[in-house]
Amino acid sequence: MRVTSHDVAAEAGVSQATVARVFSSPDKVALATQKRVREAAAKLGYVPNAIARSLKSQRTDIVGAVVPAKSEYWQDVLTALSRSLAEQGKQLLLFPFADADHVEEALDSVEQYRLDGLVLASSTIRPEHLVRMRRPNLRVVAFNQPAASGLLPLVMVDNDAGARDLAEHVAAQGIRTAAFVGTVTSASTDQIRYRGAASALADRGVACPYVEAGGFSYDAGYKAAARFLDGADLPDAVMGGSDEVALGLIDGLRTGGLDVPGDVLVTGFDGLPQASWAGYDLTTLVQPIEVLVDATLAMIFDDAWDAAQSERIVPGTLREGMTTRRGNG
Amino acid sequence: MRVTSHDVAAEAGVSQATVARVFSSPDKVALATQKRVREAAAKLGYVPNAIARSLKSQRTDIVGAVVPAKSEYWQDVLTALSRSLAEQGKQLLLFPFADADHVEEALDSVEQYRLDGLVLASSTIRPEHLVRMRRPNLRVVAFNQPAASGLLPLVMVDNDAGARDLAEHVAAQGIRTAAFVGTVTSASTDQIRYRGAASALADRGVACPYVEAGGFSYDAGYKAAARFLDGADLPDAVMGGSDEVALGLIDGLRTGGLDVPGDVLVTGFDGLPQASWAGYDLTTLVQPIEVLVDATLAMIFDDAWDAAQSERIVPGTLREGMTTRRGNG
DNA sequence: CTGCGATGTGTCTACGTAGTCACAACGAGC
DNA sequence: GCTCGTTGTGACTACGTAGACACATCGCAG
Repeated sequence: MRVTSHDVAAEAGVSQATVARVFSSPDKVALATQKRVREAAAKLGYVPNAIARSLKSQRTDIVGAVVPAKSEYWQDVLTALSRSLAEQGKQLLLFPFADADHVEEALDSVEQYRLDGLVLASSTIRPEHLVRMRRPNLRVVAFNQPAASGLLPLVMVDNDAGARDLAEHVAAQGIRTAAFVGTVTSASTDQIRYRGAASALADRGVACPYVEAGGFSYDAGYKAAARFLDGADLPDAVMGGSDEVALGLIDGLRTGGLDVPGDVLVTGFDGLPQASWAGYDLTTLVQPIEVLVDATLAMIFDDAWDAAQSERIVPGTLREGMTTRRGNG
Repeated sequence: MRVTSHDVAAEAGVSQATVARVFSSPDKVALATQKRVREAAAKLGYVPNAIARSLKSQRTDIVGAVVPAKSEYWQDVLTALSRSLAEQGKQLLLFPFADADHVEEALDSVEQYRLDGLVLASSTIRPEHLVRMRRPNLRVVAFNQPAASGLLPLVMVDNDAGARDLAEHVAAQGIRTAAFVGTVTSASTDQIRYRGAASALADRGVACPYVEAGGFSYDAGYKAAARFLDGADLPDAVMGGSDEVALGLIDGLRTGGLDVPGDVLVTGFDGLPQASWAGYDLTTLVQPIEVLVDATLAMIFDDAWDAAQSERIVPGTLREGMTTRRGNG
């Protein structure tokens, strides 16, 4: 049998409303009364019921996150999200999805819970679905999802500029040929990153064909490396569409007998912790995840919520690792 | 303005109770009535309010997880947890904590939300705190936390047997000296794993001193490798207390000019995805995370909840990687 | 010494749902 | 043709809280 504010009220000799005030707006209660109520609460082991509070106040203090079930990158984002929310006394409710077709189911769950906000994190949701996700009474923010531009409030790293930075960096190493190994073609981040890189390389006279790894994972990158192992086709640099793919590429190339960076330069994108591991020391574009996350939450909790057009694009940072260092191999 | 079951009732020409029944116990409503109600609900865009349902039914369909904010291993566990819950139409609410001192704050939040259950995932919580976490009306299960044995319901991999398996495997490679690089001494998993490994090695005449890395991370392992780089002290095998530490160890040793496995064998523990990466191919003990997670949830949702003594210990699987393969280097 | 704002507290109600109870309608058994 | 059990539905209420409102008390200015 749960202890309620009524029980505490009886114990402290005040009304239930006063108990509620002590825990939600203490400045409206005299200090002496507060003390009495808190003592009674402690004695009885009273804990306010967030469910009931949410029902009354129409706020849950919970933010949802729709994320792919398996991904290093998103796990990092989630960690940052939940930490930042915890600091504000809010919680994170997870809605993982196996594939893009199940995103809408997740959104239905979201509506049931009347969340304060929702972070939509996936680069593979189709635009027609994005539009349907603008729902009244729900603050949805797209996270690192260029396709959402103009359709939903959006926070993302500057994929285009980042890709150009990486491209210019490898170009400066004096390469003559390159290839871009993307994740999956339908991912909107993939498209922007490729265009940015290809365009910057083209400016310097370097062609950069696109190769699809077919996934966002290490395995996809590892398998994609096979394409470059027949010798003739090997470009001077391979740019991975994500760090996970790039790390797989490196291992795939090395397993195939090639030296990175001796025979071929490799770059990634995201700035995962693993990219900094000494075994890889990958050149990549580091996303300022804390900044992105804070911007996302600020958007959700901003009083002047404008579901229409807010957009925040944050620059990333080039991290120069040894995978693009020529002349050591 | 939200659409409620009352609105749907008016639209369908039935009572609110009937609408509620259609969505929670449809078998009690005539099919014709159901159809009418569902059409009305669809027309108005009605979505049941989980908050109100929770308040009435005293069930939230939400399970909480108290986990360390930063850790590869726990991220894998969370992924499995949330996926398994989603299949049952339940959700996962995250309570990350930066350090062990903040666990109790998380638990206070938990109580506010009246969760159906709580997964307590951290090997660094002190026993005296564990006891305090047995609260009425809350189903707490400790996950991979040997120290909770006898204090809380517990699900974990067989750390002792796993450590012995690993130790016997490296011993079979004909080593003469070994060292165990644990995470932090206070972690209960660390203690069991070390004792298991040391005891199995001792049976074969191999001494195995304990070294503390001082953390659960790659970085901790990387730094710990320095201890073995002055040459004289190098054992034939180094056993990491976790995969993260082991991967750091490998890179630290290699950066120091040593060959793994040529100069020194390395083992891990956990079976992280990264351990299988070709750049490492680490010998480790793979935890059957799906099995552990399913056992945990089964415990939480078991009708016959016995807060006292349920305990489930699941065997892990030895994965033989190249980091313990002698004679290739 | 009176009136008025500020402060603190109590009463009452609504948030949206689901369970209890009552009851109407209906078919089956004697 | 009456009773009885079954099925389907409606009325009512409680879950635990917080906000609206009313009102009592107090200090202070006129």
